[in-house]
Amino acid sequence: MPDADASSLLIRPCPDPKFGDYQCNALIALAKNRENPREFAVRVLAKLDVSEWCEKVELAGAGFINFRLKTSALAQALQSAMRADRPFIQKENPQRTIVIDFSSPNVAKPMHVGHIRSTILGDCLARTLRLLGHRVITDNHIGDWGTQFGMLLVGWKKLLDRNALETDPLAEMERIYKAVQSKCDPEKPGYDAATHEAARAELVKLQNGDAENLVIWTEMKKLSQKQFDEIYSRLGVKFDCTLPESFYNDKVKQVYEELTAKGIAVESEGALVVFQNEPTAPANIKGRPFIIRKRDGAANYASTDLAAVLYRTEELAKEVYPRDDLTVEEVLYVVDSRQRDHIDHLFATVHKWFTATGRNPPRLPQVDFGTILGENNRPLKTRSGENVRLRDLLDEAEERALKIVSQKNPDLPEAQRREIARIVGIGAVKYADLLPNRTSDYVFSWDKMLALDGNTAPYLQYAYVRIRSIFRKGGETVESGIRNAELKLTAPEEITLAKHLLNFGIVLEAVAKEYRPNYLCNYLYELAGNFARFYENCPVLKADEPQRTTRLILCDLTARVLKQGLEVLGIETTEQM
RNA sequence: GCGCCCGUAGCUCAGAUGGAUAGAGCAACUGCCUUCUAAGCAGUGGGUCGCGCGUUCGACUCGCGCCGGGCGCGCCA
Repeated sequence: MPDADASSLLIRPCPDPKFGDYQCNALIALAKNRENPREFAVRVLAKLDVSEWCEKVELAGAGFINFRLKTSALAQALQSAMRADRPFIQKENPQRTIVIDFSSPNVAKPMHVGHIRSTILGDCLARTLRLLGHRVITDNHIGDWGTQFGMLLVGWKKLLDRNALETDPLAEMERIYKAVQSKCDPEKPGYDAATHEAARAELVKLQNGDAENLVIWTEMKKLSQKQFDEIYSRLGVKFDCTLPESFYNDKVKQVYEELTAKGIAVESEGALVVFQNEPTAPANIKGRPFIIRKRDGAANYASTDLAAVLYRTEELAKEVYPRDDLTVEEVLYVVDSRQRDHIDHLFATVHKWFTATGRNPPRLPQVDFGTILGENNRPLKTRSGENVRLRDLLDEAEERALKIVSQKNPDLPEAQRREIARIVGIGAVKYADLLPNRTSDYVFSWDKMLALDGNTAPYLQYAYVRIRSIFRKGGETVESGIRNAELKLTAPEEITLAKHLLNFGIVLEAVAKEYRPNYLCNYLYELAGNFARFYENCPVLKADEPQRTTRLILCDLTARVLKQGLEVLGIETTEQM
């Protein structure tokens, strides 16, 4: 069948173990309109020899081919995993260079729940892609430029309370911003034309390099960065670079010039805009303007995003990796789904622009995500209607976790309980965020994320703890001879667990392909479940050889996959809890 | 008005190129701790996958049309 698409011949895990371990259902589609799918499958099977790995291959239903692993092959796979640094994972080929744009908080504003999904998702994807062997550059595109600074400067000069700035700089900056902002909206009752004009004037001065305003601006940035660093450190999130909007101040001019010269951007109502009028343009942006320079000549986020695409594809890789031959062909935007139109505009414009100037347009996938809702199904807010601050949220997570740990394990010293509470609390918040399909909204619930049962971070961490406890009790180390031992898998719980371990790499690849960490969450939950059943039914330390060693190996591999999997999710593990 | 996303068990959610009898957790009920951490395990009940039509050997998944909800649409990011 020479015209068949070989890449469609996927073999993947069976949906239900009663059919087998792996299945291939592509033959049904391939046989279509040529011959009976079952007869075709019979002919294929006649030429297929997988007897080294599989039991007798079964043909079922309309033409499904079901494979069942031989226990000996399974044992062999586990043995080689025991000797691997990263069991069950294969590096992807070819190795790509990928920029990830995520988190992007604003200067002078406290980080709040609105930033958490981008931060956690982006970090998780960076970890996943790196583990699979790709070169990843994480970039925090901080909002440190734009209209809000006019108002902030007015507030700083007229309303600033130095003592308040000392104790809680973000709260104070937010206060003065809100105070001025409320007077700058002509639609609102408190509108004050003089303040509005003053804000505009301060903004112009800042943009023109006024020394005093630059000093204040720099101070605001410094205070904000301190806050960002504190949050990122608690979350264990790191960036390769932090190139804020202002970094592109001197780079937007080139964007205007090139897009105008190529006739891609045109003047409209005083602004510089790009239209997508081609019949093939996506419906959501067709005929709508993408404003890349405001009427007053100032840049907006479209300007800096365009400049950033150019910089990231042409300069960034050289800066981060000391070599010249890397091409960035992909920039991931981890931003919420409401920015869909913006990203589509950006992509369409970049495509025209790069093509017209002889550059290769990069892929610009949007990793979009939904909103975090409160119990009332409205976007999550505090009782008084404010945004929930990330710092408060993380504090509460740790406090709640501490209560539970202290209740469950009161004998541990306090310092250790606090450390466990940190790991469990932060892990619970992250896991709750990564578990739902990212495109849907989810309801935030402390009780659910910290629950002692169900699909939660504590459940996975607990599975890890139980394994570590076995090794502690038995005084066993992995080095003590089991690394090269023969495995003898007999109990059904052993075999189910072992087979599940094998699929770790496949799941990571699915996560990387669709930018969907929830596949990994579900895999790890099933792994922990399989382990729990094994743990109930298969005593380890009291078993006789060769079962004892076999089970120790299963324990060790499960622990390593759990730890590695959680690490990819950005979640820490602990030895006791 | 145009566009995007969503609608699966009482509740919160999974469901990887369309694939086999649609799955978890919670909530309800029933068992299991002198035995490696019971933050666990085993079991029972619970569904016209919003509605209709179509494509297909096969549809929760794809197409069209309704109904219901969220969000976005010219100078915020």
